[in-house]
Amino acid sequence: MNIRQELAKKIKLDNVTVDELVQSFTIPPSIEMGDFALPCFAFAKAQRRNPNEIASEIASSLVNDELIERAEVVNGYVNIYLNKSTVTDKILSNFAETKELKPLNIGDGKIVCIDFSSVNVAKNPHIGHFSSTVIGACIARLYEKLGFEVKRLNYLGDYGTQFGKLVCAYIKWGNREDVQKRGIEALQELYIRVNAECEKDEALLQECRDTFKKMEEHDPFVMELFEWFKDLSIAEVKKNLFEPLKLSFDDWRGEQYYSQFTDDVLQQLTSSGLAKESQGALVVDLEQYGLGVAVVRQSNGTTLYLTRDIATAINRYGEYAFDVCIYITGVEQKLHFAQLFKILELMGNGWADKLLHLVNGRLRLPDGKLSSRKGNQALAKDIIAVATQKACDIIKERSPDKAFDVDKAQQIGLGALIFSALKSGMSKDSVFVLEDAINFDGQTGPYLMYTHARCASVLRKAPVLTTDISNYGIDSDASWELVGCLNKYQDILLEAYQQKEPSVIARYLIELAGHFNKFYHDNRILSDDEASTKKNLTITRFVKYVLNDGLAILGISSPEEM
RNA sequence: GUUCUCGUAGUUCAACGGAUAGAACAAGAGCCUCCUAAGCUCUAGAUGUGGGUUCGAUUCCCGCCGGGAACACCA
Repeated sequence: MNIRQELAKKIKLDNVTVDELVQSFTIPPSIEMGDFALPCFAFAKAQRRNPNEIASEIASSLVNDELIERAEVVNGYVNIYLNKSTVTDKILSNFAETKELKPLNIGDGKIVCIDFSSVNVAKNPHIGHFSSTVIGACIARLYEKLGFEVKRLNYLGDYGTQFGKLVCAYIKWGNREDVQKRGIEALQELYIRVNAECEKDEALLQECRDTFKKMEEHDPFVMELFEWFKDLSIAEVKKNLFEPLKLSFDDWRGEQYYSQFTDDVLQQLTSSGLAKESQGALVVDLEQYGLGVAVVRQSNGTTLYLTRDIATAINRYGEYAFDVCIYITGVEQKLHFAQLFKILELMGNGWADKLLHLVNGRLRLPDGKLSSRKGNQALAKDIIAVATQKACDIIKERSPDKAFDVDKAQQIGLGALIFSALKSGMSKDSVFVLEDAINFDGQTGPYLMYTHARCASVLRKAPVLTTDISNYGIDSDASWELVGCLNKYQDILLEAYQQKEPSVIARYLIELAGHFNKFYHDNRILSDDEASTKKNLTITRFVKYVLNDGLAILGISSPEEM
């Protein structure tokens, strides 16, 4: 039941639509001031009347209603007090009838490609990769929840001068046994070293560029080495990141794959006159759009990230015929994607407006930046291990006699890390504080998991009662806020979708769990009073359902026991 | 230099232009013979700075100070 909608329909005001009213409602700062409030200042201005006058008019039209207990006028606001008993009844019946909240189907099977995570060869994923992967995975699940058909694309970073550097470094300093033994770690060391030396040594840099050129020309020796590095990198990222997260992708094709189409792109850009020669390179001038100049072919003839992205987008559209294609990357790529989208549009691709770029803010460590090139990093696998260890310690301390379950410990540790990555706005820069990320108290993943387990525990102990739900007879204040919070779930999913913002869900679940824990503390759920027990169990069941559903979207498991 | 972003308790984060700026962690004080104390109460603590628009500004506009990012051959 959408209470705002219902309230708005009851209010008649000249030149104000129901939608505008729905938007206008606010929640009063304190529950004593009512459940909803309607500020009348804007209406007053339009009608050139006193806000209090309008508010009084509205308030007096709202009496004697099954939803509304009373309405008061305070300083230009109409404060609306709902009829707790009937409203609670309506909300719970609504839940009970559908057994669960009917998922909104706004996607209607539309195809959404989501390009996220984008593994890089020879880069051991750090906490920043973890974070952006978790965010992308969450957005993907949210779209699925809302009825979209989602394609998860991992656009492999497996092409470009940097890999010329890697191969060069291996030939110079690496050895087969070491790479076989230490895998991505050994590769990353080579990568860091070669980057450092290239900064001082122009000749080496040129050698690396030439090695990349050999890759573009499919030189067998170079390619065999590189394919090896690539397989090894993917295997390790899968094992260390995607398997713990239970995440899989529909498409792993990366830059190397799509590079076969760049000639066509360059051809099109040139023949259409979009791209012009400049200082030996081929560029698209986007100055008139405030997007600078975009290089699409370097003066040595090799292609760039942008060139490949153009080819990739065109091929993806051809293959998936997506209705929306979302790219999730760091903010530093803002200009890049603005250029990409504009070029695709200028090339005459009508579907360019289906592309959407979402950004992750930068993640900093308390004492500096994350950088895989400089080796200053908090590795995802290490942090997962630390979080898991902490969960192990706590479980052993809390229940020393029970059989120890390592998998559960990892789920709890991951729950903490995932929640910490999702709880604040994704586009804002943030600081990664390890102690906070692996904290299990307060606004954390384990708090939500614990609350879910607590619901489960109560329900296990519940007696079998008739499922007569015709009348709950609820009038207690204790459950009021909790039920109101439950009722918001669908709106929250919709808001998260509209804002493309996982933290909306994360914060909502904290609010819900908080209300439930208070409810649990203040009320005896299982009591001698059958009617009250029935009501409390109904509420508990729905809290458990919403927690489970919401946590699943975030990518966090919902344990029955903790 | 140009453009874009951000600045809120000791810390990490909230707040469609709305009422008394919310939480959590950390600090201090309480609550387990009672459905899981990974919980629940209570105390203390914040809008960088100067203007402007507005009935009303953390939010919008301008200046300043201070972070971060991008700005043609990296991805």
